[in-house]
Amino acid sequence: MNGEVTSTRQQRLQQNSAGRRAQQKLDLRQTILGAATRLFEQDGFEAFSLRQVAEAIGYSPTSIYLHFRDKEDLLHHVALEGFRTFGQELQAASDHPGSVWQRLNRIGLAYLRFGISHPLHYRLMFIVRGEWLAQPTPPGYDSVIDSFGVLRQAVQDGLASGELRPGDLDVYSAYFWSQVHGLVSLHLSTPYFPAEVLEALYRQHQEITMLGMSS
Amino acid sequence: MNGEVTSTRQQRLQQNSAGRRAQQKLDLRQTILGAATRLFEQDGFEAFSLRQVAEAIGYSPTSIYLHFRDKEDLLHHVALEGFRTFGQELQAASDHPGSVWQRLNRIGLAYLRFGISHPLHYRLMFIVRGEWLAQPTPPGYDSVIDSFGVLRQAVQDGLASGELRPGDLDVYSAYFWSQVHGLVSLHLSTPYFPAEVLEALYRQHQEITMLGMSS
DNA sequence: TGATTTACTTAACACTGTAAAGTAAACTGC
DNA sequence: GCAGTTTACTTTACAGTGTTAAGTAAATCA
Repeated sequence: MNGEVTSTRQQRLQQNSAGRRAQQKLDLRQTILGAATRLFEQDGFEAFSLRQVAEAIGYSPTSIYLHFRDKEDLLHHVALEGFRTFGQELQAASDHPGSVWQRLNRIGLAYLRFGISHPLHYRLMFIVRGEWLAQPTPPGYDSVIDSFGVLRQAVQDGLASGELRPGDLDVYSAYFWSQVHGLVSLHLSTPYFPAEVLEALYRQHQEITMLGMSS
Repeated sequence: MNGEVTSTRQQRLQQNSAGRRAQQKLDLRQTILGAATRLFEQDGFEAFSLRQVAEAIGYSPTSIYLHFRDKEDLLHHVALEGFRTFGQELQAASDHPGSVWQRLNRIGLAYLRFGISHPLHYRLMFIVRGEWLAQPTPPGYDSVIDSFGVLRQAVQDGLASGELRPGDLDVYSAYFWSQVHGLVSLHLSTPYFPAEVLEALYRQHQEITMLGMSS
């Protein structure tokens, strides 16, 4: 065998080996992220600890730092997984056919239900670390749907079709967001908005909104 | 001097002494609460530490436990001071003469401004420890105004006078609360609702509400 | 086969809340 | 005025926490 072929073989081996190692590294990263998500959803933000994550996967605490910058970075990625499903659910709600008001109601309802069924994620994403909303998307999460964009688009369509009284696009969008966020966060933070009444409350709010915002 | 008088004197001395000591104990309690409030307003919830409070007043960390059950209890009392001024400001806003809509707008504006000017207190009171809202009032804080009652009363007046379209008192009250809370908490938690635009946003929301809720 | 890189662990530091034990002064009854 | 008790505090200690620096053993490379 000549040098050329041998070199190619070696290079292939090297590449395979390097690829395998890179894959293993990604695997561990995913293992950490999975365990972190599980523990976070189980114990919540305040009880979340790196040492417990390490314990759960059988690695030393410091090995997490080889895959995530720090605790904050790891939690950020836990939140990003939440944003992915959140964006998908909002998009799905918006994709149904129907009038703009039907779309807006469905989007709001999907928002509400996400908050109710993922309370700890919702708190992390929108309350305790809401500043992440404005942070640039980290690599690997480019596919995450711009949730606010989904709402904004529905509002824009409503303004264009005349179903919504003429007004500022962003003010209207902010209105819808703060309306559902108000309900969800009072539900999550206080004992006065239990899940059972939240959807009924939301429908009443939407009724008032339709009366006040329709043209 | 007979036994009677002597005994009375001793009793007086004892009482004075006991009173002085009780006063000193109260003084230290107030000193702790003051330092805790200062540090909390300076560093926020997550950075708040008992040891720093103790350091600030020149006592050992464990001496705080002679006056408060634990860190949580101390923070609860920090929050209660917030509820006191919050209730007063809401009551003052409600006490102005004018139509029910004027009252409601003023109450909402007072709520908004409290959130903007006391961000850390607001977070503690309504977000990170919203469950305290439903807890029985601790001794010494009976005078704290029932803030939700102020709003509820205004709504009730509006229903009675016919200025508000007939509807459920508690649903309407929840509507107003969640509306302002939505704005304040998105302001406090995300970068998308800066203080400069919050009041303008609030006025737009109130306009829509008036259109949808007036009879 | 020897040198180097990689993926981890161990040890250590500076914090945290809190329980238990110790201490010195103030107060009490004789 | 003096012993005994209570009060108000401190010291010590424990079990956690996030994070940095140094050490190690295996895999890779020339």
